[in-house]
Amino acid sequence: VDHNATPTAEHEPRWLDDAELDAWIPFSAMLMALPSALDTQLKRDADLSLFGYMAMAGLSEAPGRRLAMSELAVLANGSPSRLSHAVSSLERRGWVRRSPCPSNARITYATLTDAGYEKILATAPAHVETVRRLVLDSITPHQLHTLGALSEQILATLGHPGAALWPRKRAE
Amino acid sequence: VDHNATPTAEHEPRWLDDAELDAWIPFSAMLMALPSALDTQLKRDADLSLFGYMAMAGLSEAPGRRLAMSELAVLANGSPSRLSHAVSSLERRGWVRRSPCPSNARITYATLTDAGYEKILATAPAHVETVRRLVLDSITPHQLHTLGALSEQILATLGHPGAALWPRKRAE
DNA sequence: CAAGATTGAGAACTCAATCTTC
DNA sequence: GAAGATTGAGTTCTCAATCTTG
Repeated sequence: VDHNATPTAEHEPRWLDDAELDAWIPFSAMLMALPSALDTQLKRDADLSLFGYMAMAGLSEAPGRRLAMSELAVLANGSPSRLSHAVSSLERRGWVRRSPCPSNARITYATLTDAGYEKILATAPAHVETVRRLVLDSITPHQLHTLGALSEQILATLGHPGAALWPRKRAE
Repeated sequence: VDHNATPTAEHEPRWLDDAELDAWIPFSAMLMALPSALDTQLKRDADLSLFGYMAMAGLSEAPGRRLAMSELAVLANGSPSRLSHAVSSLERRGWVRRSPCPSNARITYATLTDAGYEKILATAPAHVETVRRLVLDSITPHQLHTLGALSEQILATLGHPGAALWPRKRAE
């Protein structure tokens, strides 16, 4: 209802207190540093962005190694536009192929090629080791569980759509 | 010592087990989604990137609102190159000014201008509210403390340099 | 030569606009 | 008209190369 608003229409915000700052500062630092550390490893060892990796990993576990672009975008935690650009790059390099859906022409499928599957198989081990080294080895299993639960709480308020995916141990 | 290595020189990696996956998947999803949510708010409301905001916020609390580029880069969690590009953009818009250090010509100072200080004052409230809404309101104070402690553990193994900063409540 | 900082090229991301199909 | 997807313009980020000073 905004009676007596200040000239700039801002109410005094609820600033963070000292305890909140003590937690938020390291948390936000980790938020900036960790994704870029994962990205760096993938770029260096596999010439792949973290987002491109997640998209390909998502396809590798989908039935027929194929998903609609819109589904894949949710799975990889990105916008349709971002995914479209990323898939174009992967397609140029022969790892993904686009094809129309026969029953619904609005839908475009992205399919992982054989070369793409080989690429993910070759890339996953070093990436998983990096995740272990940078995160899992730093904390106990119980702490990891806590971290997962907290993340789910936060994701819920972000209005997060679906769960992501991850390269599980594969049958040989 | 790598005897009997496979042709590709890869040892079978320690894949994530189910419990690890259950935690890692939401955690990594949050890792991707949260920074971009913060970025979106700042871009929309203040035409400022999260990184640019952190740099300006860092300067706003420094003595004389001035820091060496190298110090600011650490504070804002970015590379020297990234900071240099970002400061160029902030400089073009009149919020930051560069100046040489008189006593050591290798060092460049970045100083927040008066306009830049006004900009941060105007921008901080909505950003802090967003942080509250997206993160702090989702979890209890105790959980927040836990999250901060876990983040510090993880940052330590990342070889993280210094702590970041945050806009504390200001004297009027 | 190492530290501090910048630059330019190339790649990636965002946003708004667009196109097609249901 | 809305869903699914793409495009292009503009901006930002990364990486390697460079320049200057201690």
